[in-house]
Amino acid sequence: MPSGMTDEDKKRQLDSRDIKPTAMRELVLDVLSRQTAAIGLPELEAHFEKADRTTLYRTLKTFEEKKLIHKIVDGTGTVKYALCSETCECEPDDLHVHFLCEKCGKTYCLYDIPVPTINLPHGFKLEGVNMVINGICASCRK
Amino acid sequence: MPSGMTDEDKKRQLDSRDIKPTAMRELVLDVLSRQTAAIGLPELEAHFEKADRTTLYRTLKTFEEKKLIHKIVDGTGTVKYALCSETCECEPDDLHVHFLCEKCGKTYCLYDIPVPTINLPHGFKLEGVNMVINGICASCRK
DNA sequence: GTAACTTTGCAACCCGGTTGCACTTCCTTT
DNA sequence: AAAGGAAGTGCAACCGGGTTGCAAAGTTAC
Ligand SMILES: [Mn+2]
Ligand SMILES: [Mn+2]
Ligand SMILES: [Zn+2]
Ligand SMILES: [Zn+2]
Repeated sequence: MPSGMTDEDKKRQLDSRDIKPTAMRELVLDVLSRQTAAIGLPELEAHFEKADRTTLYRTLKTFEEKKLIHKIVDGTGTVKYALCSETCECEPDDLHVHFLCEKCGKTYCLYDIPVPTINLPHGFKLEGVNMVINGICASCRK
Repeated sequence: MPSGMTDEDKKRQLDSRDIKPTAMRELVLDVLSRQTAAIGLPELEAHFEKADRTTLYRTLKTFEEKKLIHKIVDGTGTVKYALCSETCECEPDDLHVHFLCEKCGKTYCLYDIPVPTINLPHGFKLEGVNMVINGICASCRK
C-alpha cells in the first residue's frame, strides 16, 4: 500500500467505504498510507503536532468499522492498524498473517500469506482469526 | 487439564519445572489446574480473598518463564494463561490454536489443534506464533 | 545464630484506551 | 439567508490492566 496517492484518490477511497471525507480523516489516511508497518494510536498521535488523541481514536474506530483498516493485536499492549486491500471485507477468507519483529517492534502485514484454514471441534463457529507470528524481520537480520 | 491432583502432585509439577514450591504458588497452581478455560490476572485475583495482585502477577510471570503455563493474547485487553502440557517446551512445534468466544468471553486452548506451519518470506525468522480464533463456542451455541 | 537470598505485600505509578460533555462544523429544510 | 439538526472535534477526566520500588517476612546456607 504505497504512497503515490493524490488528495482526490484519498477522497475517493474514503468515499468508497462510506466515510465522510473530513480534513482530519484525510490527514489520518495520508499517514496510514505512508506506513510500511502497522501503526498504533500512540504512534499515530506522534505524527501530529496538535491533534487530539480522542479524535484520532475515533477516526481509527470509524475506519475500522467501515473496513478501511483492520486491527492487529500483536501482544505489545498497543493495538495496531493497517490499511485493508481495496477489495477486503474482513471476512475470514480475506485474512492474512501478521509478523511482529522482536527487535524493531514493527508489525507487518503479510498480505500474501492467507491465514490457514482450521477445522474447529464440532459446535464451534468461526468468525475471525488473529494470527501473529513473532520473530526477527528481514531488515533486522541483515 | 482436570483437577484430580494431590498436593504432592502439585509439588512435583512445580519441581519438574524448577519452581520452588511456596504456599502461594501451590494455591495458584491449584486454581489454574481447575480451570476449563484460560485465566487472566484480574480473574485469578478474584479467586482469592486476600492475595495481592503483585504476588499473583509475579507468580504468573515465574510460571511462564519456567514454562509451566503459556500466555494467550486474545485481544480482550487481558492477557490470559493456561497450563502447558507436561512435555511442552513452548517451541513453535508445541504450539496449539486458541479460541475466544464472543458470547461468554472465555478463551480455550485447542490442545489438539497444532498451529499450522507458515512459510515466511525470505529473511524472516520465526520464533513463535499466537493464533486466536474468535467466534461462538460449543456451549454458547446450544 | 547470623548473613545472604528469595518471596511477599503495599503503594504508587504508567500508559493505552474510553467516555461525557460542550463546542464547532456541516448539511438539510424552510 | 436563517434556523435546526446531525455529525465531527477537543478537552478533561476516568478506567483498568500491568508494572516497579521498596520494605517486611520468610527461607536457606554457613
Ligand atoms: Mn494486516
Ligand atoms: Mn493454550
Ligand atoms: Zn525488525
Ligand atoms: Zn462461549
